[in-house]
Amino acid sequence: MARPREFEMESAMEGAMTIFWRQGFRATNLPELLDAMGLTRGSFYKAFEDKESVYLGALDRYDEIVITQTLEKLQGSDAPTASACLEQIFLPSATSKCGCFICNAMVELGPDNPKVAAKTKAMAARLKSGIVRVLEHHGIGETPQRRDELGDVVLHLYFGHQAVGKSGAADKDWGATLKRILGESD
Amino acid sequence: MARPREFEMESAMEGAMTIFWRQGFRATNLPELLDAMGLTRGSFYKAFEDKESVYLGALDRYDEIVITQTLEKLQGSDAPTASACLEQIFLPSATSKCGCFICNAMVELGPDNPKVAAKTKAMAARLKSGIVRVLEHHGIGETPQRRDELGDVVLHLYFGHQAVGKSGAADKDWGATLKRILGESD
DNA sequence: TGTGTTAGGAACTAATCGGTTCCGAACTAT
DNA sequence: ATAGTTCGGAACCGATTAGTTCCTAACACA
Repeated sequence: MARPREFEMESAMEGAMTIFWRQGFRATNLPELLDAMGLTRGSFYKAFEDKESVYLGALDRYDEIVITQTLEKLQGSDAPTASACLEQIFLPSATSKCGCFICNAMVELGPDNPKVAAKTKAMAARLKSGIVRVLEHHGIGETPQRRDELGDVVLHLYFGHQAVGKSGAADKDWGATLKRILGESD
Repeated sequence: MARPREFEMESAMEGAMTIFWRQGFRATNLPELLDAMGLTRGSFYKAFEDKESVYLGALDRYDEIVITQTLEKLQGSDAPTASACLEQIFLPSATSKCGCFICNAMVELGPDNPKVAAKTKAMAARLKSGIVRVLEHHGIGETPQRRDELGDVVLHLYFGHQAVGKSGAADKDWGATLKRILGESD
């Protein structure tokens, strides 16, 4: 029964996600964050607690949007092999200079912020389970333990790839490598 | 022909390396940096240009000290297999909460600071060549291309492992996994 | 021993940080 | 229409940021 807010909560959170993803927490100051979210200080502190809580919310949005899309892409893929399917998440087009928000958050705030540490661990686990599901679907790995192990390998390879990509490393072709690691050839 | 400096340049740079390694560039403010280096503002700005140049110097020290030690450990190891040798750099004792300074720097400053990007890429290349040498020594990989590829796998696995470790992930045993990836069994 | 140079440290500076306060305008509900 | 509520925005706040200035004391060299 009062004046309704003028900004869209969802698009504001997506703006926050984008800027925190690209720049990190500390490197993003309030004016930049406000600009990315499309609102002013007043509206910001009316609607949110502080910068950190928005960062945590941005991680949630990343989980809901980017990770979910990634899982759907993996699950819905009609690639003939597991490596061809998983290769998608290693493609330069899917990588950019922003890296992976999960990995970025782990590195920047993991040791100091328990909430970030817990959230990123959960998100990584979700991503891993999606990878393992791909392996199952293509009949890779004899046992659940083996599939879990290969899932860890692909996940950690992915994080390493994203981290290195932030320094603009060469676009390595991971397709053939994944193929060998998963034992699809050779 | 004047008063000599009282502090040890080497120990000061090691202090800088330690704090930047643990906390990153932005999260380390000047008082903390000065404390870690054991000197005051006056001495600091007499001897160094600014915070960034000390950070770059800290990366160099990391290359000279930590990476060199790592390469020596890998080269001087009498482990019976390549996986047993390489497993050393994945051990929890070698991991800590600081992660890998190379990986941390890539993630925090890689996209924004060309000097950091170039330095970290060179350091990563040095580390990778050490890994490849281990593979050669143990006769892993049929061709140089194949060894190079496996070196990339181990390197990226290492970075991913270090990144995840900063959020306090479980201490996965990489020994058995490395063994399988390198084709030493199964 | 005297002179020139520089290290070390305290005090200072301008800019920026995240966060708060306050007020007018806009909207809902009656 | 009007009363009540809350949004959006400008101005403001103390704390903290990296970096500078200046003075004193310590040292090397002649």
